[in-house]
Amino acid sequence: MSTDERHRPAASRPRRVDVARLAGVSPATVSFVLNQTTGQTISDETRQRVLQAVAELGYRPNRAAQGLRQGRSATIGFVNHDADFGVFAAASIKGAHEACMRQGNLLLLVNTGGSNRQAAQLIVDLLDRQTDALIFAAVGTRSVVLPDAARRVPTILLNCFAPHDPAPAILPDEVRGGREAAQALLDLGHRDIAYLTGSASLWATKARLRGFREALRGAGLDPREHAVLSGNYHADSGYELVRKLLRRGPRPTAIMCGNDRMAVGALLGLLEAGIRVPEDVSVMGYDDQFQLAAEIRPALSTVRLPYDVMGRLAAEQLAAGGSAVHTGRTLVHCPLVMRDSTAAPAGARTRA
Amino acid sequence: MSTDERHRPAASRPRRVDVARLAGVSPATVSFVLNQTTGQTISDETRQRVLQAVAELGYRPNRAAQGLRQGRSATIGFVNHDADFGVFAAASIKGAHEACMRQGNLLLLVNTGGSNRQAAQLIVDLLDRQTDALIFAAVGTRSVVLPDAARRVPTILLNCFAPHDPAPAILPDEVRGGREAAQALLDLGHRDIAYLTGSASLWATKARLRGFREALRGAGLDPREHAVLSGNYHADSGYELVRKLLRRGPRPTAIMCGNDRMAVGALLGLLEAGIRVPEDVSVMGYDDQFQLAAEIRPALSTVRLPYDVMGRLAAEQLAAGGSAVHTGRTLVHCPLVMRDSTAAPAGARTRA
DNA sequence: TTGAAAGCGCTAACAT
DNA sequence: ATGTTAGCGCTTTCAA
Repeated sequence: MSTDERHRPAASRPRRVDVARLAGVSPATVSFVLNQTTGQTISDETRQRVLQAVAELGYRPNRAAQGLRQGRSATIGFVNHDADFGVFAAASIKGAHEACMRQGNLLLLVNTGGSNRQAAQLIVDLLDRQTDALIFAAVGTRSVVLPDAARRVPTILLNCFAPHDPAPAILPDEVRGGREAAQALLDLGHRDIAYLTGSASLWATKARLRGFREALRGAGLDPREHAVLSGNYHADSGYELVRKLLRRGPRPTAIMCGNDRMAVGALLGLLEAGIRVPEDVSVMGYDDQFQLAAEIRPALSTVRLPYDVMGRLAAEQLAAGGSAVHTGRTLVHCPLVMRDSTAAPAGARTRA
Repeated sequence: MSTDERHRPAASRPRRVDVARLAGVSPATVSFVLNQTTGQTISDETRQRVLQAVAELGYRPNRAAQGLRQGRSATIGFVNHDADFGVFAAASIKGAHEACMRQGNLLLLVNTGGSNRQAAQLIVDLLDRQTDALIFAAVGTRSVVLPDAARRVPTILLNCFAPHDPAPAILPDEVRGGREAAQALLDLGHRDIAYLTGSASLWATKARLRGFREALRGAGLDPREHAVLSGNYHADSGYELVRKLLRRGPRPTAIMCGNDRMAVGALLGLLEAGIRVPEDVSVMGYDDQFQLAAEIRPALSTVRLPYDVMGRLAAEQLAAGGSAVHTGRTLVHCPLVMRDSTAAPAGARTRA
C-alpha cells in the first residue's frame, strides 16, 4: 500500500488538493476562490474551473481544519443551566438555532443540571472545541454565577443575570407582563381580581406581582384588598389554591395565575366546583405554553413568554460581533394573548 | 513584535509546547502522558513532572487539533427532524446528553423543521465539523428518508424508521403500551371502554389501537362494540371528542385517550358536564408528559413514553462502536403509570 | 493573476 | 525511556 493511500481511506471526502488537481490550479487558488479572499484577483476563467471541480467532486472544506487555522469553529455553545430540560429550554434553543442557521453557525448544546461545578466543567469542554461564543441560559429567570472560563469568549446571559459580571443579559419584561395581564382584566370591567402566584421567592414571581399591583393602583384600587395566594408554578398548586380561595369567602370575578400550568389546575378546580369559565369567573395564565394554553378549553388568555425570540436575539447579538455585543440588560416584551378564558364579569354586563 | 508573539495572543490558552518546556520534556512526551499511549513507557518521575506542569498551566488539549489529526471530534450530531421542537425532543436530547457526558462526547444539535432538504443540508454541515456519529430523531414516530450523507458515519434512528436503510432504529413499544393501558382498565373491572385516539394515520396511533384491541379480545370482549373516536393528539380534540361521546349515548365507564393532552381536554369536558373522574368515569392518558400528567388533578394514570431512555440508548449504542451498533429495530418498553384518574367502575364495586 | 510555503496544535510511527 | 518528525486540511503572507 502506497503512502498516498494509507492516508486516504477510499470513502473519505475529497480534500482541497483533489479539487486543485482536477481544476489544474494550486491548492491556494482553490481557497482564494472559495473564500473570495479580498486582495486576491482570480481570473473569471480560473474561478469557473475551480467551482466546477468543486461541484464535480462535491468538495466541502473541512471545518475542523479551517477552525484550527482560524481559531474559530462556526459553532456557538448553548449552556442550559437548569435542573430540567423542558419545553422552555426547547423554545430558547429553537430561537437560537434559527438565528444560527442564518449565520452559518451550529449549536453545541450542554445541560448543567443546575450545578455550578458542572457548568464550569462543561464550559471548558465547549471551549476545548473552539466554540466561538457562549449562550448561558436558565429557565427560571434568576441570578447566576458565570464560570470564569466563560470570559474567554463573548458570552450572553439568557433569562438570567450575573450581578458582578459585565456579560450582557436578555430578560423578559415580567413587570410589564404582569401589569398588562392585570390591565386587560381591569379593562374588561373586573374590580376584584385574585392572584395565585408562582413560587414567592423567584424573580419572575416578584416582578409579575409588582406589575399586577401597579395596574391595580393605576385603576385607583388598593392592592391590599386583593387576594394574593402563593403557589409553586405546578398545575396542582393552581388546583389547591383555587380550592382554598373558594373556601375563604366571596369569590373574585377574575383570577390571575402564576403560569399556564397553574391556570390549568385552577380551571380544573373551578369546574369541579361547578363554576364556569369565563361566565362565572375569568382566568388568566402566563407563558403561553406551547401545546397547552391555546389547546385547552376554554383556550387560555395569557401572556406570552417569548423564549424563542430571546434565544434568537442572543444568537444575533453574538453574531453581530463579540465586542459589539449590546451591553447591560435587554428587556423583551411579553405580549398579551387574549383567548376565551376571560370575559367581562357578570356585574359589568348588568352595569353596561 | 516578535514572530513568537504574533502567533500567541496574550490571552490564549497554553499549548502543548508550553507544558513540555515547563516540564523539561519534549512535546511528544506530554502527549504520551496525557493520552496514556499504549506501547509507550514513561518513567514515573517524568509523568509527575508533566502532570504538574499541566496543572500549573491549566493546560487542556485543543480538541479541534486533536480532531483534525485523529479524524474524530468527540461530538455527536443530533438531528431533530420535526417541525416542532418541544418537550419530547427535549426529553430525547436530555437522555442522549446524559449518555454523552459519560463518554466525554458533546451534542451538536440541529433542527430540520421537518424538511428533507434541510435535513440533508444540516447533516452535511454536521459532517463538515467532523461529527463522529449521528442521531436522527423524529418526534411523531414515523417513516423517514435518511439523507445519503448520513452513510458516512454511524447513524441511529430515534423514534423513526427508514424502510430501505440498514440504519438501526430505536422505537417505543406502542402496541404493548396500548395493550397494558387497556389491560389495567380491564383489571380494574371496566368492561365498557371508549378510546379517543390521536391522528388516525400515524404509526403510533395504529399501534396503540392495536394493543387496545388485543387486550379487549384477550378479555373475551369484542372490540367492535367499543367506541373508537379519532382525534389529533391536541387537547382540544380530547375535549370535543368527549362531548361527542356523551351526546352519543350510554356512557362508558372508562376512557382511554391518545395522549395526555387529549386526556386533559377530556377531563375538562367531563367536569364541565358534571361528570366526576374517577368516580363516574376513569380516564387513561398516554406519554406521561413532563409537568402535566403528574401535576393535574386528578393526577393522570398514563403510559410513559420513555424518550429520555431512548435518547440515552441511542447515544450508548453509538458509543459502543460504530460497527457494533445493534442492527434492526430496538423496541423500548413504555411502562404503565397508575395515578388517580382511574378506579374501579361503580358497578364493579357493587359486584365485589 | 497565481503559486510556494509556513504554520494552526496535535498524534503516532519511527528513531534513538 | 524519550525525542524527532511527518502529517491532519486548511488559510494567508509573500514571492513570482
